[in-house]
Amino acid sequence: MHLHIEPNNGLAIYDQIVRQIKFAIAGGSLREGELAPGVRELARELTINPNTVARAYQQLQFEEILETARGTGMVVKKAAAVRCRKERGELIQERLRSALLEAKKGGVATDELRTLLDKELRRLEKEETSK
Amino acid sequence: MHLHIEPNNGLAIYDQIVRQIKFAIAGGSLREGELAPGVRELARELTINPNTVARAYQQLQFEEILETARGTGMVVKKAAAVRCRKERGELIQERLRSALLEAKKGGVATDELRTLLDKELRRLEKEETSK
Amino acid sequence: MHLHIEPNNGLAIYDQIVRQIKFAIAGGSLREGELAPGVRELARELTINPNTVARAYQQLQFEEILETARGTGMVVKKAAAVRCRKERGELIQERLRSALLEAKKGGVATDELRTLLDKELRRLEKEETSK
Amino acid sequence: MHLHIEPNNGLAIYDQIVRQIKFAIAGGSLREGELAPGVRELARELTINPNTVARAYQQLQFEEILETARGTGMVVKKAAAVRCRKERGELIQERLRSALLEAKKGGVATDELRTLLDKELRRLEKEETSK
DNA sequence: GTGGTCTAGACCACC
DNA sequence: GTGGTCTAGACCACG
Repeated sequence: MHLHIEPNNGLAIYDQIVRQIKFAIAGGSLREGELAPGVRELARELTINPNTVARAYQQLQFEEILETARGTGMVVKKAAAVRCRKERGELIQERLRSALLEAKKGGVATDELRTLLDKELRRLEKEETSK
Repeated sequence: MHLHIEPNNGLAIYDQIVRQIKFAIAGGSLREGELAPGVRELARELTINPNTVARAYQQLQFEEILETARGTGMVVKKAAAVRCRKERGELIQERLRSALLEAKKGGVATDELRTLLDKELRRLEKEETSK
Repeated sequence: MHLHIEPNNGLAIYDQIVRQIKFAIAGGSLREGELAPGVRELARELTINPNTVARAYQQLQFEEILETARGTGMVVKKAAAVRCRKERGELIQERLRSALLEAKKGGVATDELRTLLDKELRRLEKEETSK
Repeated sequence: MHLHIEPNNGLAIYDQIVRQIKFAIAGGSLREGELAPGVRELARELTINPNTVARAYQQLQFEEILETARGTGMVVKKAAAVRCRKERGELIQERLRSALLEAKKGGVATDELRTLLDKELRRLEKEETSK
């Protein structure tokens, strides 16, 4: 499991964590019953404040994705994977849709957008294979 | 010229205005030398506070896109269109890139993404033609 | 670091803050990497509204003099001191020049002006030493 | 009589007019009993709005420097010259003093200030003789 | 009518 | 605690 925070990408830091934890569960790199990364550990890794991580976990707990295991940390709840997989599609689609809508309203033609997207996708693919 | 604000899309309201004014200038629906919509008028139209619009205009003034004409309103500066066209590409690309990156890191395969994007683009096209 | 606001000296309050923060950085009483006075703290000290201070800081951020440190405050950016020293000269000169020009056009002879200025400078010196 | 407006020198336009009319009366280029320049005429000359000139004249009327002469315009009142001469010194001194104070508080040494002022005064003298 | 400035007070994200 | 954003409502200079 590897999280990556981008400051100023529009999403609040705690929200980026929430989303990425969900994605990790959806993708199977974090399984039901497993321990989520410790608050302090994750905070150090991402060089952010532990309170921010705690706030993200609190949100995940509220959404019944994680639950506290006394003295151990936060554990992925049963049936979380199904919900996360469903949500993943929605969250990603929603964000892409919002960006595309702005571009469209901003006067970029659909064909231009297609070209632009293709370029970005290729770049992402390259970065991936080169790693 | 028609602006549209989405609360909670991650961007601050004043920033959405800044971007959309730039897009309008880039797209030619707001031309150099023309008056931008009045502060109060735009605030009424978007049902937001005039101060929020004023803040957006203030930033556009600082970026030398608009200039104040005492007692008249905000006028689009000379040479603003060129800069806005350049910026439009950057702003849109940046946002799409960030969304695509998250999707990719979230475990969506490139092919899946392509399909998803295609669906969205088609939907946008339809909405456009149906209007 | 001690700021002093004069209402009705022609300059907007937020502008007086902007200038004086620049002067403080230029003069070394506020150093690169240090925290600027907090928004609420400064507002209380000057008995003005926090929003007015925030506006000044926002402009200083735009001019790359300060940068926000999340949850910490506003930090003086690297290389700010050099720029502030340069600007200090310009800002002060500009204002003096404008005042002198008016005096001259208003019919005060250069010699009279010289005497008047000398008197003022002496008075300023005295006030300083008496403190 | 020749007025000169500088936008953004800190003083409001109408205030610049008020001051310069007073200076003109103090200096004798506008005498008691004479007609002040017409509102429309002065507005055209300075390329500003007649309302702004009117506001300045209204202020001068309030201060009993000018009085309306039905159907003719605004006339310099009796005894205005004495008061204007007195005020001229105060107005100019006040403005210089404020600028010097800011410079001093901004950390400019008195000697530096002296040098700077001397340079400006010489420049003003030159401009005058070269005209 | 226009924008510019200021006040007052609120909620949010982050440390 | 910090700054960032938004609302509400006021007064001013200018056209």
